[in-house]
Amino acid sequence: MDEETFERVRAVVASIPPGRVLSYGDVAELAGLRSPRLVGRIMSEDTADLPWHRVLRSNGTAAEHLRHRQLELLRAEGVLAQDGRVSMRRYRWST
DNA sequence: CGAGTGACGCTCG
DNA sequence: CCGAGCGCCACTC
Repeated sequence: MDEETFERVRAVVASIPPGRVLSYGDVAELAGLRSPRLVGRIMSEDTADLPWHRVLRSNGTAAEHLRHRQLELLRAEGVLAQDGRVSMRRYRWST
Protein backbone atom coordinates (compact mmCIF):
# COMPACT_ATOMS: atom_id res chain seq x y z
CA MET A 1 0.00 0.00 0.00
CA ASP A 2 1.55 3.25 -0.97
CA GLU A 3 0.75 6.39 0.92
CA GLU A 4 -0.36 8.21 -2.18
CA THR A 5 -3.19 5.84 -2.95
CA PHE A 6 -4.32 6.10 0.63
CA GLU A 7 -4.36 9.87 0.51
CA ARG A 8 -6.12 9.99 -2.83
CA VAL A 9 -8.97 7.90 -1.55
CA ARG A 10 -9.22 10.04 1.54
CA ALA A 11 -9.27 13.16 -0.61
CA VAL A 12 -12.13 11.88 -2.74
CA VAL A 13 -14.23 10.83 0.22
CA ALA A 14 -13.53 14.09 1.99
CA SER A 15 -14.73 16.01 -1.05
CA ILE A 16 -18.19 14.47 -1.05
CA PRO A 17 -20.62 17.26 -0.18
CA PRO A 18 -23.15 16.75 2.62
CA GLY A 19 -26.41 15.24 1.50
CA ARG A 20 -24.75 13.33 -1.32
CA VAL A 21 -23.29 9.85 -1.52
CA LEU A 22 -20.95 7.77 -3.65
CA SER A 23 -20.55 4.06 -4.21
CA TYR A 24 -17.27 2.30 -3.53
CA GLY A 25 -16.88 1.88 -7.24
CA ASP A 26 -17.28 5.60 -7.78
CA VAL A 27 -14.68 6.45 -5.19
CA ALA A 28 -12.31 3.93 -6.72
CA GLU A 29 -12.73 5.44 -10.12
CA LEU A 30 -12.35 9.02 -8.94
CA ALA A 31 -9.28 8.05 -6.99
CA GLY A 32 -7.84 6.34 -10.03
CA LEU A 33 -7.93 2.84 -8.56
CA ARG A 34 -8.58 -0.32 -10.51
CA SER A 35 -10.56 -1.99 -7.81
CA PRO A 36 -13.35 -1.01 -5.43
CA ARG A 37 -12.07 -3.54 -2.93
CA LEU A 38 -9.08 -1.35 -2.34
CA VAL A 39 -11.40 1.42 -1.24
CA GLY A 40 -13.18 -0.85 1.19
CA ARG A 41 -9.92 -2.00 2.65
CA ILE A 42 -8.59 1.52 3.05
CA MET A 43 -11.83 2.68 4.61
CA SER A 44 -11.69 -0.11 7.14
CA GLU A 45 -8.26 0.99 8.26
CA ASP A 46 -8.86 4.62 9.05
CA THR A 47 -12.01 6.66 8.66
CA ALA A 48 -11.07 9.32 11.16
CA ASP A 49 -12.17 12.77 10.03
CA LEU A 50 -13.76 11.29 6.95
CA PRO A 51 -17.44 11.33 5.99
CA TRP A 52 -17.25 7.58 5.44
CA HIS A 53 -21.02 7.33 5.84
CA ARG A 54 -21.39 8.99 2.44
CA VAL A 55 -19.91 5.92 0.82
CA LEU A 56 -22.15 2.92 0.32
CA ARG A 57 -22.65 0.06 -2.07
CA SER A 58 -23.79 0.70 -5.60
CA ASN A 59 -27.20 -0.72 -4.77
CA GLY A 60 -27.72 1.76 -1.96
CA THR A 61 -27.13 -0.58 0.96
CA ALA A 62 -24.31 -0.55 3.49
CA ALA A 63 -22.20 -3.19 5.18
CA GLU A 64 -23.98 -4.94 8.03
CA HIS A 65 -21.83 -3.72 10.91
CA LEU A 66 -22.18 -0.13 9.77
CA ARG A 67 -25.68 -0.09 8.39
CA HIS A 68 -27.40 1.36 11.42
CA ARG A 69 -24.97 4.15 12.22
CA GLN A 70 -24.44 4.98 8.58
CA LEU A 71 -28.11 5.48 7.82
CA GLU A 72 -28.42 7.49 10.98
CA LEU A 73 -25.64 9.85 9.97
CA LEU A 74 -27.03 10.16 6.47
CA ARG A 75 -30.47 10.87 7.81
CA ALA A 76 -28.98 13.79 9.73
CA GLU A 77 -27.83 15.22 6.41
CA GLY A 78 -31.13 14.82 4.68
CA VAL A 79 -30.37 11.57 2.93
CA LEU A 80 -33.39 9.47 3.67
CA ALA A 81 -33.40 5.71 3.30
CA GLN A 82 -36.33 3.43 2.69
CA ASP A 83 -36.20 -0.11 4.01
CA GLY A 84 -32.60 0.40 4.98
CA ARG A 85 -31.52 1.39 1.54
CA VAL A 86 -30.64 4.74 0.02
CA SER A 87 -31.90 5.79 -3.37
CA MET A 88 -28.65 6.14 -5.25
CA ARG A 89 -30.43 7.61 -8.21
CA ARG A 90 -31.37 10.62 -6.13
CA TYR A 91 -28.41 11.12 -3.85
CA ARG A 92 -25.52 9.90 -5.96
CA TRP A 93 -22.93 12.59 -6.29
CA SER A 94 -22.26 13.30 -9.93
CA THR A 95 -20.36 16.30 -11.16
C1' DC B 1 3.30 -20.32 -4.78
C1' DG B 2 -1.65 -21.41 -3.54
C1' DA B 3 -5.96 -20.54 -0.82
C1' DG B 4 -8.91 -17.79 1.83
C1' DT B 5 -10.95 -13.30 2.89
C1' DG B 6 -12.95 -8.50 2.82
C1' DA B 7 -16.76 -1.52 4.48
C1' DC B 8 -17.09 -4.32 -3.46
C1' DG B 9 -19.30 -4.56 -8.50
C1' DC B 10 -21.75 -6.59 -12.40
C1' DT B 11 -24.37 -10.06 -14.90
C1' DC B 12 -27.49 -13.98 -15.15
C1' DG B 13 -31.00 -17.21 -13.84
C1' DC C 1 -35.63 -10.86 -3.86
C1' DC C 2 -31.87 -14.38 -3.58
C1' DG C 3 -27.97 -16.96 -4.75
C1' DA C 4 -24.03 -18.16 -7.86
C1' DG C 5 -20.04 -16.89 -10.65
C1' DC C 6 -16.30 -14.13 -11.99
C1' DG C 7 -13.30 -10.13 -11.67
C1' DC C 8 -10.73 -7.12 -8.76
C1' DC C 9 -6.36 -5.67 -5.18
C1' DA C 10 -3.79 -6.41 -1.00
C1' DC C 11 -2.77 -9.13 2.89
C1' DT C 12 -2.22 -13.22 5.80
C1' DC C 13 -1.42 -17.95 6.59
